[in-house]
Amino acid sequence: MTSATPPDILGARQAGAHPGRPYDRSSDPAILSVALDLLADRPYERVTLDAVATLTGRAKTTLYRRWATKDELLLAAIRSVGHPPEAASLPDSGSLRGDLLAVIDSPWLGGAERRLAVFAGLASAARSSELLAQAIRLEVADPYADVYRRLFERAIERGEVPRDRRARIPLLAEVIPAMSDRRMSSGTAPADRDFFVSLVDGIVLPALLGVPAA
Amino acid sequence: MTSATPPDILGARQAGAHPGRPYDRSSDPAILSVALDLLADRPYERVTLDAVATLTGRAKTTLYRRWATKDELLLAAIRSVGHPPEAASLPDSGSLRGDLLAVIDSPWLGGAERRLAVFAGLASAARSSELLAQAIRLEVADPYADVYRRLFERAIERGEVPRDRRARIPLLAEVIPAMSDRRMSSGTAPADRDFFVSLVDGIVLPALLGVPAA
DNA sequence: CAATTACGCTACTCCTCAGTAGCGTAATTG
DNA sequence: CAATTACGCTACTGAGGAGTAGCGTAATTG
Repeated sequence: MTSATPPDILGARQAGAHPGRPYDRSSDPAILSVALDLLADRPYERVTLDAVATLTGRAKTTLYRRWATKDELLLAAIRSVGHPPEAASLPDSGSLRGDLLAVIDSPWLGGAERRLAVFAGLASAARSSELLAQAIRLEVADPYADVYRRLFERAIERGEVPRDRRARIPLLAEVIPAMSDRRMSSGTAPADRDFFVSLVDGIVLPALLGVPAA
Repeated sequence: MTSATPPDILGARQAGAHPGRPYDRSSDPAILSVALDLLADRPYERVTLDAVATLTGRAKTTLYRRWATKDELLLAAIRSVGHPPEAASLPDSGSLRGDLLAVIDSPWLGGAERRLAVFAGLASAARSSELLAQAIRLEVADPYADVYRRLFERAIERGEVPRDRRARIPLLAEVIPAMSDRRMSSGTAPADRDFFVSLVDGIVLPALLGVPAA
């Protein structure tokens, strides 16, 4: 072992009661945030630790003292995303539409613009590494879609949506993320608020309230 | 100029009336097809011309005699996809549902499985090269979504769908491709026929026939 | 204070991959 | 036949990027 501090559960190193200069953990969040920004901006293969080092003002060797490989650092960045605050307490505006827009307008991860870019980048990065793909799915994509799923379920419980639409929910919970990622990646039109409003009013809500399943 | 044969409009070299051994064009389609398979299988950065050469039984130098750069070969591969046969003559099964499923079940590009993999790979590759992104959008993604769009338009013309749903069509035409790409990339569940049937019956048709826009 | 360990820095190794050079051979034209 | 040009092959150059070594310095503990 080169380092005296053992690896951490969270992917970084554990602080211990050692003599000697301690790890400067204060910059870890900034490092992981920059890693996310890079994943949002360019494909996995062109995210370099040199770039992370430069943008954070740390030395590349310092990054490698904290994370053993590029994948471990990116994995930690993915885990740092965490769950959306809406998962802890579902928005409750009084209508399903208002709730959906509350999730869309959430300030989480720096606001809609950055969040959408990060999500699209992660979806693309999932094709480059099976390891990262699992983490992205289990720790980011699935929990996020789950918020939409729970909003739909609750709308049924409240009688806002007929019960026989329940079978549509699993697929419907993916529609907003799927359309958002496509918009972000195709570079044709911006994924702005109007886009999401049209999506909610023109697709999601009609699909829930539309004719019963065949 | 190293080669005596000038570049082609289609991205390869023009056959001319030269003395000497002529280009063997018979393997061009196989080369572009393998390039597409590789783009379907791995990210752009890990598609190597060495792999194309090995898998096609050609020498890498031969590939470079035909296409000047990796991007030109991939561009030619993208252009070789062409338009879906359904764009030339829309399926007409008698119902919108049957028409949508006809597009989904199309044998185009080797059948649904390969076609979906290729589309998902191209969508991801679009993030790696702005040049390729334009070609993918203009020559593959947009024409494909246009088939769905025209089916929806025709269903309105025929009275199968109320006229006031027309505004939903542009977004709705992206739903099937978007959901398909997400399924293929997330690696969670297969994008099999059941998936598309659920998508059509549970999302697309209800979204078209659902309550009028707010 | 001494010992210890992290930091930034420079420089390095190793590997992959785009693209090229040169050669001997195969397939054409005239 | 000679001339020409594509082919496969091997070998190479050059760039980029993961990961490491070693040094001088900074920040801790005791």
